Amino acid sequence: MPTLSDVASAAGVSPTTVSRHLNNSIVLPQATRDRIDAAIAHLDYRPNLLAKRLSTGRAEAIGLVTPEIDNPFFAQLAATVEAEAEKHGYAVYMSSTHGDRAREIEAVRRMRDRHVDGMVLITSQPDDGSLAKLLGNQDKVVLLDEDVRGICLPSVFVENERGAYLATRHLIDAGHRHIAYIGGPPGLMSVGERLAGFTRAMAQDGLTFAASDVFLRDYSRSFGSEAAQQIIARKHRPSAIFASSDNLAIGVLQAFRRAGLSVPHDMSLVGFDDMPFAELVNPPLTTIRQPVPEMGRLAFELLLALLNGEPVEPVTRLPLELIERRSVALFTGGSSM
Amino acid sequence: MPTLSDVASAAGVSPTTVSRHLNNSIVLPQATRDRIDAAIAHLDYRPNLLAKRLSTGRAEAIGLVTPEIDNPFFAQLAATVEAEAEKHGYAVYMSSTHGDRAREIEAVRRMRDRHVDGMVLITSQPDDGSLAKLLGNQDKVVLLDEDVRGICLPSVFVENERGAYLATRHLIDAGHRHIAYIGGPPGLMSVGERLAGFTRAMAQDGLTFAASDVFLRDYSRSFGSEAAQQIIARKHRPSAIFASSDNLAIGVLQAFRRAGLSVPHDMSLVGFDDMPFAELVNPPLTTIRQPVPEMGRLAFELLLALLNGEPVEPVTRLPLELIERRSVALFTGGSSM
DNA sequence: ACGACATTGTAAAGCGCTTTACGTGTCGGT
DNA sequence: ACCGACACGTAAAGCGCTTTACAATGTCGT
Repeated sequence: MPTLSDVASAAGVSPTTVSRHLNNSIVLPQATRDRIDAAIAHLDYRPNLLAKRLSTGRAEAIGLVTPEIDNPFFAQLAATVEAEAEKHGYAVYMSSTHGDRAREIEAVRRMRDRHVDGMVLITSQPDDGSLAKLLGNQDKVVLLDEDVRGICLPSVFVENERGAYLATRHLIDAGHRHIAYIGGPPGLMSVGERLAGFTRAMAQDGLTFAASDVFLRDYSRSFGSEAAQQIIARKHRPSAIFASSDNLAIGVLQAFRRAGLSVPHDMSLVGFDDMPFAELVNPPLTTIRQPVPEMGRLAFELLLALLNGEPVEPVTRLPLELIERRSVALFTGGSSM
Repeated sequence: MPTLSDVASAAGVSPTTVSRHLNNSIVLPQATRDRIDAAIAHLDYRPNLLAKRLSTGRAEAIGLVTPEIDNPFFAQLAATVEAEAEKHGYAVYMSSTHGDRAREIEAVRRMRDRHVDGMVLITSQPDDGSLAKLLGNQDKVVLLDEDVRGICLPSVFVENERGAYLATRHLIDAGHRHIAYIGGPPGLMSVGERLAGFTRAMAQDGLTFAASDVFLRDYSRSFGSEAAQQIIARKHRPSAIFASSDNLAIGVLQAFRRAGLSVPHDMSLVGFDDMPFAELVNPPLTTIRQPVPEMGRLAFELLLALLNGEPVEPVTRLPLELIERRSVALFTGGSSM
């Protein structure tokens, strides 16, 4: 492998000159420039990134920490972050945590190890303080989608409260008065906010709900099914469910199908996320759309600003939108069934 | 940031000693070891990976090149590769090419730049020779899912021919005699092999198909829809379609739904891949399951062997399996409609 | 008690690049 | 003719680690 020095001697100049020419930090007379370029081409020289990085102290890479990359929502986010990063010459180092705190911590550590220059972090569970502590000293991190309590980092979130309000409002407007809520792990920002939006919409119409009508554990499909089964088993069922993730909603759908019940005939349902499969299921799912590409793009943009030492908006909230499909029916019954 | 030397002087030994201790390349008396460990803990020392890499010449990272990470099939593959890599201390750099040859090439280049020690490559289009040329000198690459013609690299493929045979056989066994085939870009290994399996199954029963019954362009949802529309427009329709990717199949499904036609009543359909949404759509899709976790795991395993200079199986073919769901109906009509 | 041999440690030379601190040489102005 | 400025270029000191070559110390057999 040819080195910078090889190029330099082939071109009859010093290594410094070649380096500066390569980094555009000097203007050389045409003749010199040509000689260097010819030498580079002739030797098929490629700079050793490892050396460059040690020298500059920059990895020219960012970390992307996601709960799980095989979840379409995160995969889409990852795709846009990666596309943006590539555009700006940054490599992206991926890490799926699978909801494992230790892996989140490990990923942050890697940043300290100079593995990456900065990172965008999507956490997936309430922090017990250890993440916050670790992140406290970091300034090259942007939070995406979920917050880490107790620290203040540039963040890109969505208007969870308003999204949930919209979803609930939609159900109420369709005549539903007894509505169940299924959500993620208590303690997570989005969970609290979405529940707040649900509550506000209900309260606005003077509607109430029992503690037994809200199911909180995680955003998974399987929990959606479990909650739905409990609902199905009741004599006095709500007429609608707001599942605050599409995965949850899919789980609900499956449970109802297995029980021989129909959505939206026997139960109206709205989801949250608008994952790619939301329009594919049966019935197509009415849901709240998250502006995924925008979220990813913005997150990287913020990180880039951070890396360049530019000032950065502390937290930005992206708007949400209701996508009406076919999982909600008008409720005409006098009371819940 | 404390350096190795800082630790060394804090512990009263030389940097070499610390380095060797850290790399387990020396056995130290307990007392020395304790002093060093204490110094490390006290200074909160973390080795600078950039320096380590330059010194050892190894990046301790692998590249993962996929067509697009937001496709669930590749996302799942990526997830398993990443999980394996992490287990063995390798970081993974992601690169989505979006079917862009230039990006594939760029990714391979990065490897030469010592960005990564090796890579697993999933190509997505027939090579014009440029990729093969670049890859010719590389020996730390394993091919996954798709082949690059003209070079010989360790590879993990599936039994495409047999999978397609199984799918077609299933349709024939259900009584279908006029079957259309939709596939990816001509020239891609999987496309040729799957078409061969289709042809073999048809031939075995003395069935024939017209050139107008095979649609080849790409594996996308939109092409599935387009092909389906053409089929729908015909007076003389086949009674079944074998769509050689689930995306294609979904596209077909959507086109039929839009046309007010029903699968499987008006048209039987089998897909290929068994993506996560295959069982979610309406009707649940009968399809050929690819052993995704196994593919990813094996690909990384091969790469690891390569990196360790161990001998490696040239190409391994993983078996496929038919997953029966509800998109295929018995054909009872005397002839195609 | 003496050399041989582990054992425990050190000094110093890279890895390939960037970058700071300096030469040269050429030119214009006085 | 001399000074300073500018254009072009170089030497050399790192970046923080690994690793090779050696040195000091103690242990053992004889």
